Amino acid sequence: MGIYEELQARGLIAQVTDEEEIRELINNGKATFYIGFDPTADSLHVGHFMALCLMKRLQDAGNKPIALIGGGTGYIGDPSGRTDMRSMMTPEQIQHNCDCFKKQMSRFIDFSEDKALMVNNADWLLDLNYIDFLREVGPHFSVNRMLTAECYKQRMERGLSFLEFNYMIMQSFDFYMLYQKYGCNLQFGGDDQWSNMLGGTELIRRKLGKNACAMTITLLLNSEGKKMGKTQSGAVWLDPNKTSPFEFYQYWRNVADADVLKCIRMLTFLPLEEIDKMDSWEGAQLNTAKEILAFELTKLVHGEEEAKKAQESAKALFSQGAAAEMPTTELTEADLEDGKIDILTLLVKAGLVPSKSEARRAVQQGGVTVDGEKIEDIHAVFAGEDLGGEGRILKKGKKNFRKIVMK
RNA sequence: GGAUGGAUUCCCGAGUGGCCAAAGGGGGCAGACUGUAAAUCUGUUGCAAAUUGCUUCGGUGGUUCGAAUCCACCUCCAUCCA
Repeated sequence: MGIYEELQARGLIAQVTDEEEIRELINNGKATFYIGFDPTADSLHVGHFMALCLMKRLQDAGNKPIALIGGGTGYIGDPSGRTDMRSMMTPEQIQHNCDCFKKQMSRFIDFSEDKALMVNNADWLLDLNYIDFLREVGPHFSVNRMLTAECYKQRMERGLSFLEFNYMIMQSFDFYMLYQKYGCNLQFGGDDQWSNMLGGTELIRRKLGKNACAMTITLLLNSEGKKMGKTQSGAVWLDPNKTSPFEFYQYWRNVADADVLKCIRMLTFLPLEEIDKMDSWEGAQLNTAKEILAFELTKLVHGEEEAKKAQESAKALFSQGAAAEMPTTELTEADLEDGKIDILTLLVKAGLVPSKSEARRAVQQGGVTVDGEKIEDIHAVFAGEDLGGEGRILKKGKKNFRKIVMK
């Protein structure tokens, strides 16, 4: 089975320009492909993770990846799949984000000995001369065609600025440049990138008379059709300082039944035969599948040791209500008043609730326990010395734990 | 540049002088049920020193005993016309 067939079996392939040609390229390690990453935040998230996995899979199959960081396109902002305009980022922000991306990517992709490249499109986009550029690529884009592109449809109703309208042209130009500079003959991207990517293959064909291919990766949607990797408080990040390994593990541990197998197939590196066996699992057995999913992904992103810690903590926490490794809040004398602290303040300090009002509600509704004992009085007070030693387990709801210790 | 319609709490969306911390829905949180799932039911959802006080309806001023609501100016958005 070639890599193309494997990707297909994992459900990763959404759309391709030319199936035969792409199969031929990547199965034989003849592809030099690129995936673009826009530096919209200071950490990669789960969506990027899929792309990184794909790069790794293809690299293992002998193909050469180019990670393109959108230091230049970041100045414009991709309108695809957005209903509103992105806020403009300052050059400093963009640079900072690019640096963070670089660091994280090196963990997944082997950049040694020229096995992979990392380039920044700021290198060629920022110095473009408007008139020259227009004359060079402008004639090859039909506004009529662009307007019918799926990625602009939504925005046609809400309003689309000229700035964002140009994003597609910039991305097409990237592909064109990479083709010339590095012989890049294949572009990958999320399925929402399809029209932008076609712009690139088209430009290469028109300018150079050469054939380049494009392929999109299925977007990871949950059974409700929403993008996965998002929580109410934002994205699930790969940076352990933004999303701790434990939280990361828990995110996957908690996916819906309907989504487990899809996630395992698309995101993990487990052999397909093994995954096929899980296909017949149902009911409570799926819980095991969720554990596997959570463990495998945490291992990929944070390493085996962190994954084990997260798994053990989770198990201990949910069966016994305590664990060695768990999110901990350290209190100092300064957090106490007269050597004591009340339950509402404690909940806020532990970061389990954003305000005292919410802490009050949680207690009144019977959602707060300390060492397994339900707290019913909103005026409950704890003395500093009681919090010493092993610390105490503060719990809000079923899944929010925090260990409280005195420094 | 002109005409018209808009901007309300996390989101959608009611409210057109006091009874408004603001209907309803979505989402979130908590409880029950469960498998750390889904579905369902219940409660809750601005902040705090909490039968009270404070801050909020795009911004700034004004009218009024009292303004999300009326007036003026400004900002932004949409649609049509140039």
